[in-house]
Amino acid sequence: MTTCSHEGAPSLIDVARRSHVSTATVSRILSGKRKKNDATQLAVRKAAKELNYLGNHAARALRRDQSDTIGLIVPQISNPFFAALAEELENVVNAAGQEMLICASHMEPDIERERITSLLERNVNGIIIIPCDERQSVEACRMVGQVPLVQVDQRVDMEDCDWVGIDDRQAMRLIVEHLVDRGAQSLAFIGSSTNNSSARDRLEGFNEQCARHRLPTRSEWTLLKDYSVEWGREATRSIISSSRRSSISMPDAIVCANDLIALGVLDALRADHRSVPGEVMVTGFDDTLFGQLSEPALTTIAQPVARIAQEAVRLITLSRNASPRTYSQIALMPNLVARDSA
Amino acid sequence: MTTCSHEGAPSLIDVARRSHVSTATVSRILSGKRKKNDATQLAVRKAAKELNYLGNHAARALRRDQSDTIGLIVPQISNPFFAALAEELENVVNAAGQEMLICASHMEPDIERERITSLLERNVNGIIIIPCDERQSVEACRMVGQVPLVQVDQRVDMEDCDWVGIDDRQAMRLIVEHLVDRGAQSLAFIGSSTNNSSARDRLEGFNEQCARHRLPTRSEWTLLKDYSVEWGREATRSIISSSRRSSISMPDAIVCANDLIALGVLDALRADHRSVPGEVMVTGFDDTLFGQLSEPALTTIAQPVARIAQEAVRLITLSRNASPRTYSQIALMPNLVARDSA
DNA sequence: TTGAAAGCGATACCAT
DNA sequence: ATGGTATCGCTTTCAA
Repeated sequence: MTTCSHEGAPSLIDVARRSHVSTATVSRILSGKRKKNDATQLAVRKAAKELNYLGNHAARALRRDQSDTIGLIVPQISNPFFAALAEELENVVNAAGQEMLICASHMEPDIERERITSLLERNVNGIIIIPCDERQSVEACRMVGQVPLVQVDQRVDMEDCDWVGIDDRQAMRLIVEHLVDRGAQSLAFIGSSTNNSSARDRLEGFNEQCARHRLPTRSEWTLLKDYSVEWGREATRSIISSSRRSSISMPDAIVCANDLIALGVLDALRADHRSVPGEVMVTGFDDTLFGQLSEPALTTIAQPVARIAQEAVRLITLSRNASPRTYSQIALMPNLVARDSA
Repeated sequence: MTTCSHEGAPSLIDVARRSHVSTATVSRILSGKRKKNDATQLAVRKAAKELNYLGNHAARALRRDQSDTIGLIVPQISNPFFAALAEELENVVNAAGQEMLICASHMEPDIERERITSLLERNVNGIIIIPCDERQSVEACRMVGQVPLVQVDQRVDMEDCDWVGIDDRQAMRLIVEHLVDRGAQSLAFIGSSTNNSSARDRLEGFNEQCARHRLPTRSEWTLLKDYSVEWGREATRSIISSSRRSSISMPDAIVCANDLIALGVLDALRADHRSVPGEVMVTGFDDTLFGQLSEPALTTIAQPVARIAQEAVRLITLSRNASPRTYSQIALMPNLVARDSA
């Protein structure tokens, strides 16, 4: 079907030859920079279709110094919250006529740096990143130079950088108030070590709220490691055994820094035959699908994922066009989703 | 710090000037096609580093007609099984010195086609696809022409196409035999409508095994729609109500075509106060993280995700070098993971 | 090993 | 609106 004298995919030249116009005209028509809708227009489109012309992204990108691509770097794809965010971002990015190149940093600042380099070589229009380490990711973020960078969810401490996420302290206020309303007098906190902003903000928010409500805190009840199910289990076992040893009672509630941790907590509590929320209340964070399915279903914080994605892409676009650059830190309001676990 | 007379990112020419050699030499050194490790070598590398030279992927891709990129198309990123697979694939692809461009087809053949076009324009070295529709994805898969394409997990009916996945019928044999061993006499099946190969193979495998063990089947007990939690709930409610209406008892076990469905089944059964596995056994498929956390934990089929990813990338590489092309259909053996739900 | 120079395919400038 | 053409940055052939 394709009538193309030489090897390989058809190029603009082939389309031009076939429709008896210049490559310039073909280029203008095919990229839509042209008003009139005449016979030439149709002839060119027809020829392109007949040849099965696709276009060569590399050539286009080289000439225009622009790639129609936005890079996304997440700590891991398999974390359900990151996956949900990635999916939303992909929607928004595609809707904006761009492609999304996705990379996982595997929580390693070194890999994160490599990925950023690779994205820069690919001339991406912007990079959306969930930085993996509050301190070590700074260097990586600085590398981008003029390329728009927006941090999402977590952030490193840089004033000259866009960020969009939620107000983690506010989220903690919602959670603690909910627990206090339901009669909790003593709260434990299981989170991630504070090498990223959300881990730190959630912990600090928690502590602020405990102070505000004059709730006793206990060092055995603040446990920090990572955002995993296994850590939730392990930390819970430690709370249980410390309550056994020291004959202090269990906390009324365990506040978790994300749903995965909370799922682990639920699992460990069940293994120890503790009823939730009867004996201990448990809260999660992120409102992932699986928090809805646990037994009992998790009371948690819903992040406005779609909004976050929109804002992130908007900021990228904005800083591509605006100069001098200004930076935004957008904190969206989270929502409490009250279910059965607290 | 960078000493570069003109605007924009430093190019090979800048590095060449600074190290007093030709661009050819710089190119050869920086891309490692050179044996000797002399002074020139070092000077060039030094200059590149000083200029913060990154390289221009578009130019490289244009010249070499090759992009060091592999495209991945999944139905949705947020499905935990696809996310796990994508993560493994990303590892393997990166280890092979390539980048992965990921797209979601959102289960829409139209979007799937668009994404393939876009990947082809980007000159990807290969496309790994989980086709979204057994029939409608064929056209999309045909579009790729000379570009290596490998189907993963699900497949469309094409003889001239690579595929790697698991033996779904074998998996069903493992499940049904396990259930029969545990005393099940009547089995229900909740799956996806058979517009994709795994849906069909799992259903057919199930039916074969029922026949082999002379288990009675019932049309009310074969329910097909999609791979979602909600469908699992809905189908279970339907099984329950049909058992009420017709005074036939419940099935001894409900076999689900994936973990999400099984999670929904568990939820609906719990809402109806049916004990699992006491009254009804339930099995999943895929061995996702969340099947391990349900109450009771899911008995399910584990797919060798890492192996699948390796094979997929191997096939891409293979068909890039081999000509004439030959095609492989690689069915790996699944494993049964027995937990508490059956 | 090295350098000069010819492209890869599309775009945009500059005439017409 | 159209066509001729220089150009983007890099790789690779060809001579030296």
